Parts: sequence; C-alpha cells; structure tokens
Amino acid sequence: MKDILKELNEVQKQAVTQVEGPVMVIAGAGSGKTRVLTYRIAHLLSLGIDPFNILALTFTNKAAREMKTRVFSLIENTEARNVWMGTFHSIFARILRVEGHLLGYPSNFTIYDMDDSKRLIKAIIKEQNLDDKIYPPNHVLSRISNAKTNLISAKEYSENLEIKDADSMANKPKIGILYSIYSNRCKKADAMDFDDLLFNTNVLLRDFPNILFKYQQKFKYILVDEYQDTNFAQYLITKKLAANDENICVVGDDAQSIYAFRGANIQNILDFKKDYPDLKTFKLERNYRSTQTIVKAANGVIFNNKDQIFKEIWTSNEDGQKIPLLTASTDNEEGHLVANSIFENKMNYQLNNSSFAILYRTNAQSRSIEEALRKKDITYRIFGGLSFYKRKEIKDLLAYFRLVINNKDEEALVRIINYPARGIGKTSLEKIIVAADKMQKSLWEIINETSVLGGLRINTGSLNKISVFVTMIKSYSAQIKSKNAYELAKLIASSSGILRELYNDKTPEGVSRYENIEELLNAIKDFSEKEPEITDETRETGELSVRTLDEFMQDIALLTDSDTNNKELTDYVSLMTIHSAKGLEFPYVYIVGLEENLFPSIQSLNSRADLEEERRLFYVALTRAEKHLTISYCESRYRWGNLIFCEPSRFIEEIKSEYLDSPVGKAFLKTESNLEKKSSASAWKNNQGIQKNNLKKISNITNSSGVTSSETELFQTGMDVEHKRFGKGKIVNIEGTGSNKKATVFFQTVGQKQLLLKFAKLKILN
DNA sequence: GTGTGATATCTTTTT
DNA sequence: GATATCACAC
Repeated sequence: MKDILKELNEVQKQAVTQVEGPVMVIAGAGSGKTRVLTYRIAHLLSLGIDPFNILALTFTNKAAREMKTRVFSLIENTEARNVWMGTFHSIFARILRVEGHLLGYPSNFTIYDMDDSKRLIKAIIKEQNLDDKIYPPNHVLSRISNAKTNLISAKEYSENLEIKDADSMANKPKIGILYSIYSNRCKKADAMDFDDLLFNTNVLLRDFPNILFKYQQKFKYILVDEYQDTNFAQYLITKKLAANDENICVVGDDAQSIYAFRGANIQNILDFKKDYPDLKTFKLERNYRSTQTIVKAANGVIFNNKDQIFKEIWTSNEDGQKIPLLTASTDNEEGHLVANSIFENKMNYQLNNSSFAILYRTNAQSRSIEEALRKKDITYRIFGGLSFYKRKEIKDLLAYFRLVINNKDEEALVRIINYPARGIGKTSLEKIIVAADKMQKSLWEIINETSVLGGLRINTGSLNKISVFVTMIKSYSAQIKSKNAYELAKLIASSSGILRELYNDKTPEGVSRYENIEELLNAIKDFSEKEPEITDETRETGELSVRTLDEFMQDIALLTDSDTNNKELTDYVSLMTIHSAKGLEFPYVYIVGLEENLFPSIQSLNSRADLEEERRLFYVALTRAEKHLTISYCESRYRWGNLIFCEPSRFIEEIKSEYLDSPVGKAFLKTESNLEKKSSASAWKNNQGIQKNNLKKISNITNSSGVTSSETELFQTGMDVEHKRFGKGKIVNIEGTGSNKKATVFFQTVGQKQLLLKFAKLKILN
C-alpha cells in the first residue's frame, strides 16, 4: 500500500493517526473533512484492524456512497467493503432486522416513508372525528417525530405534564392520544417509520444489555460524519455504542448545522467535550476548495451568528473574481440571467455543464430556472424533488411487494386492495378497518380469516373478490425465498394486473408510467444478477444466498434522494436545494432567490435561533463554490400562482461590499426603496412591460435563423406545442432546413424527444 | 361501486 | 400552477 499519510497536511495527519480514544475534528468548509474520514478508515485498515469492527455513520446516502468509493480507491484490498458504512437510518435498520424480534418485530418489518406516515395519521385523525384544521396532519406528525427523536414514548408523552400543558395551551390536547394510536397502528402493521428506526434502536440497547455488549464488541472504532446534525437519539446511541472503548471520532462543523428543524441539536457538538474529558480536538481551518474572495465573504456572513465555536477559516488560493449580484424583475428573468451567465462562462472558459450548480432554498424555485436552461439547450439534472421512487405507479407496484413481504403492512394494503380496480370499494374497506380496530388486529388478519370476514355484513360479491385477492397475495408470499427478486417481481407485476392496466392506457402519461415500471423491473433484474453481499451471516456460514425480493426492498427502503442512476446523462448542470448540496462542491455556483421571506424563509424570522440556522444555510451555499460564485434575486416572483413583490435578502448586505461586484451591489439599495414607494398597480404594469420586452427579445433571436416559406417554418424555439402521443411540450431546439427540419421537444411527461417536423404533426398552443 | 369534474391547500429544508 | 380530496352523476 502507498503511504497515504503523505497526502495529508499536519493537522489532518494528526486527526487521522490519533486512533485510540475520543477525537473531535472541527472541520471548516472545504478543509478536507471527507478526506480525514476516508483516510482514517484506510489508516485503521492498514493497521490491521478488522473491517467488521469499524462503523462509519453519515446522514445521507450520497455521503455514504461517496465515502465508500473513496475508501475503496485508497485501499486495494476488497476487505474494505466489509466496513459498516451507511446512514444512521440504514445501519440501525440493519441492526433491527437482526435483533428486532426482541422488541416484537419480525425481521421483515416494513419501513414507512413520509407518505405512509401522513396517510396513516390523516386516517387516524378522521377516525377520531377530529377537525384536521385544528389537528393539521403535518403538525401532529412533527410533534410525534419530535417526541421520538427525543426518545419520549407515547406513554411518556401522555404522562408528561409539561407537554400536556403545552398541547392544551395550543388547543390541541389530543395529540398524545393520536401519538399512541399511531404507534399502535404502526406496531400492528409490523412497520417502523424513520424515527422508529432510531427510537427502537435505542430501546434495544437500553433494555438488552447483552445486545448492547455485542455491538460494543463489534464496533470498536466508530466514526460519525456531520456530527453537528445529530439529534438526541443519534447522540445517545453513538455514545452508548462507544462507551466501552471510547474510540469514537466525530467530524463536523457547527457553522454548517442546518437540520435543527428536524431535531438536530447543535449542542451535541458544542458539548462533546463534556462527555469525553480526555478528548483530543483538531481544528481544520485551512480551506482548499475556494478562492480568497469566497472564503472571506463567507467568513463575514457567518460572523453575524452568536452561537459558534470560534475558528478562522483561511486559504492560500488565488483571490478569484468578485461575486456578481444579478438583479431580475421576475423569476423568469432570473432564470434567463442565470442561464445566460452559464452559457457565457461555458463559452469563454470552455467548461462542461458539470462545472455548474444552481442552488435554491425551496424545491419550487427550480421551475423558472429549468425553463430558461431548456431554452438555452443546457443539459441539467434536478436532485431531490420528485424522485423515481415517489412516482405513483412505482409506489403502487412497490406496495404489492411490501404487502407480499409483510402481509400486515396496512398502508400498502389500503393502497392496492382495489388497484387495479377489482370491486372492493370504500364501504367494504371501511368495514374491515373498523373491525380491525375493534378486535385489535391488522387488516390482513381480518380479511385472511373467513369466519371473521363473514361476520362483517359485506355483500357476497365483494366477499368473493376479497378472498381472491388474499389468495393471490398469499401465493406470492409463498415464493419469496425460492424465487429470485426479478422473477417474483415480474410475476407480481403481470399477474396482479398492474402491467395490463398501464399497457391499456395509451395516453402519454400512461405510456410513461408503463416505461417507468419497466425501468423498475430492470433495476430489480440488475440487483438479482449482482454478486450477493457478504454479510455477517455469510461470514459465519459461508453461504451466499439468492438475491430475493425482500432484500431488494430493504436496499431501497431508505433511498429517498436522487439515488436512481441515470445512465445516459453524464454532463449536466446540477440543480438542487442548498440542503441537498451540503458536502458537495462545484467550480461555478449560482445561489438564486436571495429575497426576504424566501431566504431567509418567512417562518424563520420569529426567533434568533431560526434565523441563525438560515444564515448557516447561506454559509453552506456560499462555501460550495470553488472558483466562482454568483448570487441573484428578483423583485417579483410567482408564488402559489400569484405575483408577489420581493425585497432583496438581508444576507446580501452581509457580504462585505469589497467582495461583491460593486456597481450592481449598490444599485439594489435604491431599487429596494423605490419598490416600497411604488403602488402595487404601477409596479404591476411596469412588470408586464418587462415581460413583454423579454418575449420580444427571445422571438427576435429565433426569427433570425433562416426564413423560407413552408409550414415547418412556423415552429420556433420556446414554443409550446402538443403532440398526439407525447402530449404537451416545449420546443428547445430546431435544426436542419426545409423538409429535414428537426425539433428537439421537451415533453412534460416523456422528457426530451427529437422529432422530424414534417411528420410530427405538432399543434402550436400559443 | 366507479369515474369525473370542482375545490382547497399548498411551499421550507430530509432520513 | 399542481396536487389531493370531495361532491356528484352514472
């Protein structure tokens, strides 16, 4: 093995080689945090430490994957794949699959995602005859989630006077009851939600000392990434696991703590020393990523926060260019300005699309940007948002898999008992749910017992249909262990009627759904043919099992972000929220939508802590940039369909003017005061004018590209068109002449297609 | 019991 | 502007 330590600076090397005892690494943005983690793992392995004794925890799948690839590239030895590297949730799920029986869960328990939890809580609120205006599902869910991440059980929640008072004061005294019903229902369904994975792991380690001991022995070396984002449950679990040897190394940056809203407690990193008096602390303050300008601008911004560990991030990189501030009158114009700027930079410096990232505060902002990029024919990819696994047709088929694997999975059952329509309607289902509640049984147990089902006064037609359904699911369940994942998945997809249903749907949406199902089946095929993973069990028995459907489902249950691997796309501009950009870096970064009430978000303005979190978020955004950073805001934007006016964000002013591209920087102050004085009517008129101008500009450009008189000449870039089969779309590019003229059209449902205009029979929509 | 239009709510960020 | 739910007709 090469001497990897040579590739580290002095502090990094110390952090990597301090193998024994508690270690905390405070790693500023771009200071080589991931480098320290990966080299530390490599170093541990090079010392001959068994990979099975190493546990590395991250927050996102992306980070886990990144870490794996980087460790693999450092260590030629394939043993590295036996290190337990993964997200908190996936590692704990793995433990619970083995040990969960102690808590009364089978190893095939289902993991409920947010949608499932929401559906369930909604149903419960309704069943309890509560007003969902007083008990908004999201709010109830977040109360429950909050309790769980602080390890407060439903029972403790109801008995806690302080909580009781708080809920009564808020006129929501029933939340404790909802919590306890929700927990019961999950339990009855053999299901855990995201928070349960943490909560139950803690219960397991708390109530079963022998299990705690087992994992303490196993995980002799623990590494935790992004420690500033741990919540109480995660904090306590890692502490327990490390209690024996105290070989725990946490890496983080308090300035980048951006998950307080979901229970992360910044105090965990600030107080780490209290738990481990003989802690060794290393501060990585040298930034290798960004230019002087970017580093100093970011330092200036974060300086406005009160709560932080003092550190001075510095860099010896070049000064770099100042930060341009783009001012747009509308969100669409903002998109154009950004797209133009990217286009120019690409041309001037001969850059790939992948050198660029556009970051925003909310997912909804991506649309105007997307349109502008499409018009400029710049390939992009959106991360987050509606991922593959969240699409309806995919969730439907997955619900079949889930029910087959775990018959008690209520959410899955409700979803598909009548999909495709098989004559089991609302009334029958309601009777089943009521009976299940009364008898404290799962829905499956009700419909699986003919004697019970018979007593429910469901009409005989439906009764027969239910029993056919039960028989079908049972026949699949019987084949889980014998068939490989792909064979069984294909069988279910076709014989359940899902494939037929979608095949018969010839609308563009239907076609695309059918293709998505095919894609899912292909993914399962890949999975089935992949070499089986070496587990602890394999290690003991030497047996490599068939890759079955339930293994596949375990693999994907916790994949939520953009984890589908797009094979064709390689060079694209990245679009994502700042939250999902954490840990990434790009040469050119655009931060858009810097407006009051959007960034900082309107809901963060009430408390200092929330505002500071927004500022840290801005800090994260700034420090993603390597060479060049651009920020932008607009004076008006569409939000929930209405035009609203915006003021520039306070964060813009927090960047010292010496780092901003000044002429634009000064101008915004004027616009701000002007805008306030403008009556909304005149501002609106003004705005219309601007939009018209923009339209004109665009059509001028496209008009200039060759004119001959034929029908195909009517089509121009940017037009909205409709296609008989693909539906509505937008022309993004036109090339060729005369009868060979081709158009690239981006369709809402099926994506980009190249069409020969003389055959396409496109209808112009506007 | 099924399918279709009308309408309310939504937008913070994610495992 | 988009989605999920609801009322209503068949």
